Amino acid sequence: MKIASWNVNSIRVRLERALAFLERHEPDVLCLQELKVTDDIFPAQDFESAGYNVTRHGQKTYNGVAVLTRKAPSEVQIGLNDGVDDPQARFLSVDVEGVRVICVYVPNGQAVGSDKWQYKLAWYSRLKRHLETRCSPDQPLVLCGDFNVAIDERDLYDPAGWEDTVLYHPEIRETLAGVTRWGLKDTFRLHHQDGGRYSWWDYRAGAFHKGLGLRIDFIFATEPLAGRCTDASIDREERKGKQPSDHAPVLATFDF
DNA sequence: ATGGTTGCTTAGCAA
Repeated sequence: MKIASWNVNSIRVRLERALAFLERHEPDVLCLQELKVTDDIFPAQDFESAGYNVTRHGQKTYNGVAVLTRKAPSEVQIGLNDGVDDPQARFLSVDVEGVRVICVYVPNGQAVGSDKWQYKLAWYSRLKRHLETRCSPDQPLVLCGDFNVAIDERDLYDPAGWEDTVLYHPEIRETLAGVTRWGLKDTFRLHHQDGGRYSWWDYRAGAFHKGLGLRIDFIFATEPLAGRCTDASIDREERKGKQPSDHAPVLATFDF
């Protein structure tokens, strides 16, 4: 089973790229983030014609997540449904081919100490609670998406320079570590130990061209799946050419 | 260089 995850930064602008990506990689699952469309505008027909089932959770202008699956999904959960009144579309969970696939677009946080930063911390806390109360580290499960955190110094070009920002502040790194300690492995690190392998580059100042990026998009897997992960990669080719997203897709393959 | 770019929506925000 091949699983991919991609923050497309507007599905309308990236539709042709997304369809070409499906043709090139033929993933069994593709998790998408930052759709920036309501569900009625989401181009479901195009993906269905390409052979995928569409589960989406969108909203106007901001956020939005979707999971495309070759096989029909079950146990669809749209939103965290934890009693918190939250209009932001950032969470989707489906079961497909015996695997629980959770697609997330974690809040960016804007600035350390801001209201959005508090929301980011609280959102991570809600995600952790979801795993603890509704999932098991012993079940086959992947948690994919844009986590808006770099894990360690290998995941960004200037760790000292990023230390006090929302993407690398010690508190948010510990917060993500608290989630993964539940029982999740970073599939990319199972196969690559080197630094300088990034999934996001700022649109500004030619960051991609200069190699100035961060790795903030991950496919985490529970032990039953991590033990069967045969490959993981970042498709940085997708950051090149006309009208790229600022994120590259990440992929993981499992032997079953 | 307190800069720079992109997308949504239409001047300002979010990333």
